Amino acid sequence: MLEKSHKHITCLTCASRNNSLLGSLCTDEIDHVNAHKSCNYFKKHQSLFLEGSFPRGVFCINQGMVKIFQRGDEGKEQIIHIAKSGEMVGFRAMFSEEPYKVAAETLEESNICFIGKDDFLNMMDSNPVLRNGIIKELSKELSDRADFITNMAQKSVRERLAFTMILLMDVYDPEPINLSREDLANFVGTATETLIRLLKDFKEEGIIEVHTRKITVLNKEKLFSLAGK
Amino acid sequence: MLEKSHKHITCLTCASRNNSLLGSLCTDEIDHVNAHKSCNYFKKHQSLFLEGSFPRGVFCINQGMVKIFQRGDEGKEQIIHIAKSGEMVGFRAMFSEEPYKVAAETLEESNICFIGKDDFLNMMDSNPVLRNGIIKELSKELSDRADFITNMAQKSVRERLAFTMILLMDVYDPEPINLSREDLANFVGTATETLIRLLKDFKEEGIIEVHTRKITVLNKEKLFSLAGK
DNA sequence: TTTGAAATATGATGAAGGTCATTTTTTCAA
DNA sequence: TTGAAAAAATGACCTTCATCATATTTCAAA
Repeated sequence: MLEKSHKHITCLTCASRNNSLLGSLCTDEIDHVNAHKSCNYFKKHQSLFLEGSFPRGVFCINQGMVKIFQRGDEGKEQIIHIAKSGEMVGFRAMFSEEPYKVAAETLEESNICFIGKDDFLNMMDSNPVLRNGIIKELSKELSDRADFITNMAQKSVRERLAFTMILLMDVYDPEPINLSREDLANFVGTATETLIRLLKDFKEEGIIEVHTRKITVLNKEKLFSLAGK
Repeated sequence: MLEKSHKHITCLTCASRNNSLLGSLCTDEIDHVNAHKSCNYFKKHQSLFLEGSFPRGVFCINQGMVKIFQRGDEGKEQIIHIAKSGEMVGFRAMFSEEPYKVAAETLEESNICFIGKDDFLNMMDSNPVLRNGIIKELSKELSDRADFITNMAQKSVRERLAFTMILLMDVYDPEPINLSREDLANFVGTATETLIRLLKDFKEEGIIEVHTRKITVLNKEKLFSLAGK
């Protein structure tokens, strides 16, 4: 159980910061962020931002899990990304100066800090390491999304599920994957019923082990060969 | 017919530059680019770079059309983007310092200039307008790709074709769309046969007009309503 | 601990679209 | 201009997966 008060989390000792985009900041800069950011406790299924709203800053996940998704025409969600501790969300649309085309919502209770747009942009102007880190990150994500598109277009649901599970294993490591069947289906891009049937297959084939929601991968090798990578 | 010699194209008078990312450069900077770039004539179906190779700079399309694509497991191409005059290609992987995950190939004969990696990165360091333009561009593309993924996951081939045609109308404007059936299918993410059948339907419904390869949209409204946007 | 609601699971069915085989048309080089 | 190769088109068939209906399990609040 996380601390539910709005206690300030100090960036300087934030365990998630080192492997994050803000890992490059010097002590002065960290102090500045620390003084200007706000910290919030989010319940499970709480929204960080909605499609159509305008970005006012960036969210920095200290502890927790956030899904980034789009709602299609019939309201069905397509999950684009799942962000975990140390990741920053919400800055992409901030740069493009357009309203969000995706929404963000916690998957579990989380501690998430918020850095205002101006503060963040100023930091980027004055800190080339941060700036280049962001550019690199954006580029990497572009290439991940190209893979995502190609998978969607050319692979069967079964193959996509294998691919998605490999991805989720890393996200949840060392814990078992813990997502609702619906979210999982919305990540793979299929109907919930189809996903459930495939999970059953995987279970029967000894690839995974399931305890209610929690999915443990038993045979990573097989998953890789199924995903075709 | 384009000029086939490797004649130097001067950036200063390049008609494609104004609405490109390099539109922000001052005269000095343009002179510098102009002095350090190389210009090349590309035949139809000529490769700019391959999946797996390392980026050595950026390509700037003076005149022509380039497809950006990935090859799936069975060799089937998935087209991710079609770039036209004024666009720059090949810089995404340059920032992420990873090998290309996509390949680029001309769709028609083209004049394309090349700016080396170091020259380009130096310009980015010293020119905030260029830099921000690039960041903005990367962010926009990320959001386009999120749409692309959601479309792939949730829409029928018919709906995706409508969506793709709207996109291609802008790319080819004011000319008719001029892509092989196979490329079109590989953009929509379907089998060539399925695509051909759907084109026939669209033709019969009066949405498009076809002269061999060339497709003219007659009823843009209908396309929009089909695409569900 | 009970109870109702939400999540998960299973079955039956049909449509969308992929694959393979074959024909027709277009393109391009000799 | 013609002939061969590539591209486009059509047909037949069959697999994958979405949808709808319903049953069962899990969870959380009273």
